[in-house]
Amino acid sequence: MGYQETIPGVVRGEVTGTQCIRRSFAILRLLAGGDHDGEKLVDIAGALKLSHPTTHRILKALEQEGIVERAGGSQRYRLGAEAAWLGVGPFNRCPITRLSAIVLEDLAQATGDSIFLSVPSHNDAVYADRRLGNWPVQARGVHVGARRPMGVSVGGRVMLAHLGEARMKTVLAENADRFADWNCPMDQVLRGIEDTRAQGYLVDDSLTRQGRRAMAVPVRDVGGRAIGAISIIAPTARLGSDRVARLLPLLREGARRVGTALFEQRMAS
Amino acid sequence: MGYQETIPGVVRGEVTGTQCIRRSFAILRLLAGGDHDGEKLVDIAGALKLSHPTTHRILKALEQEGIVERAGGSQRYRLGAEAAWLGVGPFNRCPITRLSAIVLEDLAQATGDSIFLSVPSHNDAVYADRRLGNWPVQARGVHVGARRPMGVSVGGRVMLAHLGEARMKTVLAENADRFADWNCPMDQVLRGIEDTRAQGYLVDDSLTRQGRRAMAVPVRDVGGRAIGAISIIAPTARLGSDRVARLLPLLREGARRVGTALFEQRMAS
DNA sequence: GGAAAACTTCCACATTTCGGAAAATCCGTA
DNA sequence: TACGGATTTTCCGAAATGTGGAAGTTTTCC
Repeated sequence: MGYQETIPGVVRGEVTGTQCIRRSFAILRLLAGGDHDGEKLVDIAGALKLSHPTTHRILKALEQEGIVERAGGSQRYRLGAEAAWLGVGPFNRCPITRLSAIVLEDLAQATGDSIFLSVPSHNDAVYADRRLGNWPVQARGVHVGARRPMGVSVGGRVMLAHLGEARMKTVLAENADRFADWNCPMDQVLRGIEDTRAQGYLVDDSLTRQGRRAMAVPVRDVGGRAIGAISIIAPTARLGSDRVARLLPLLREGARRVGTALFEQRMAS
Repeated sequence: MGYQETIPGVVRGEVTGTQCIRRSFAILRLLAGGDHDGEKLVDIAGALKLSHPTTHRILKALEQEGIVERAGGSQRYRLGAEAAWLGVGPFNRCPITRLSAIVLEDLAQATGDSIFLSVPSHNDAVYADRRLGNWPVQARGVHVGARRPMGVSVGGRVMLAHLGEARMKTVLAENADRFADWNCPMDQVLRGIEDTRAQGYLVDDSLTRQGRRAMAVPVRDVGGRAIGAISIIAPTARLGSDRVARLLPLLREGARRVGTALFEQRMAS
């Protein structure tokens, strides 16, 4: 017996005696990544390699805490209102979203397309904020709080490229299996990372949405490490190489503003 | 050995095999209630009647998950960025805050004072949203995401009054000890609940802030049960009985709008 | 600079959690 | 509406995970 978390080549945190806390939050991150309809118990258990009774017991406890709720009548689990109330404090305190709000707004205004801020969370890229442009085709389907395995979205690849070699390798190793679910070939991810390192930004067709193309630049802290990414999503035709060239300075300036503001904020507190 | 959660007269949830999940979230709620400087380990352990090593182990695990972080350099724990990323999805989906945003804005404009939306979370009242009025004295100290044991704030008392007899008793029993920390006498709470039931609203001096008075009305769902409260906080002089009478219809109308909108939203989905 | 308070590690122990198997329930399909 | 496979839930024996006393280490506050 005894489920042992064994990730090849990865030394997981050294804390022991907290198996079920790790499992609980793995479940919560999984649910955060799913859509609003929720996830079935078998799928959760399958994805995390947990037994059904264990998954069930944890979900029931989380439901009792209000952190997890059942979509509609029953049977499908998703994050609940308590998650919102626990998170709203940190969210409002969190510098990056507060500082990026204006920048995203400006970019959405200037470009007319949808602008996203992604941040890394464990092995995922989370969409931390979003501004829809006024161009008729909008990215309404991608909600704030949604997640992708880091590397699937252009924002994720850009962050991977600036995360440090060791961390990048770890994340890629741990995400390798998950990429398949997003029909995202590993070599496309690797190519994206290399491109980003070469040019400082990345443009690629969307994997999740046919006919869309996305472009991302890193938001970097003082040490040059990525703490996020700003991306723009638009119909493929609207992201030809000419427009990309025109957008690049805009996005870069935005990312720089966020990074600098963050630094100044840090200094102040 | 073996810590047993024993609350007199209260049958806690029947889920077993999840002790440390309950403990984890008890800690998280405690941290959510604290201020931005964070809480010391001993205080957390003391408040929740946990041993130091256990508290330490759980906090370390939560820190590794990024749900908890250390304020400044070290030693004081508070909620971390991951809590924000897990919560931002549910928050944006959550109907009540979306629907109340406009209402709070209107009320803040109309009154010039600070308007709060509280919602119940376990035994706490959480400030789910806030609008500062343009009157020079503002309630900047009370942040969104902050918590009070339900009954301490006027919003909490108003919610208690409309929570159903059984639930109210439970919450009062479980909060009895905590009231002392807010120098909030139990009979003042009880009186507040009775007043609310008699008049449908509550006015009382602030317990947390000298020279402030607050007024609250319940936000009720179709069945009449409280799902939140809208409250206004102002210098005592600005909440005399004449102005209270003038404000009452405004607040009630606001609460009604939120309640109705919520109902319609439920119907639609 | 010293003492008290707080944090962290260690370890033997048993409570809490685990998961296989089976029963109950749900849901898609006809 | 009734059937059958899929999914959820309960049960329970087993042991791994998590527990807390005691002791060592670091931090904080005089």
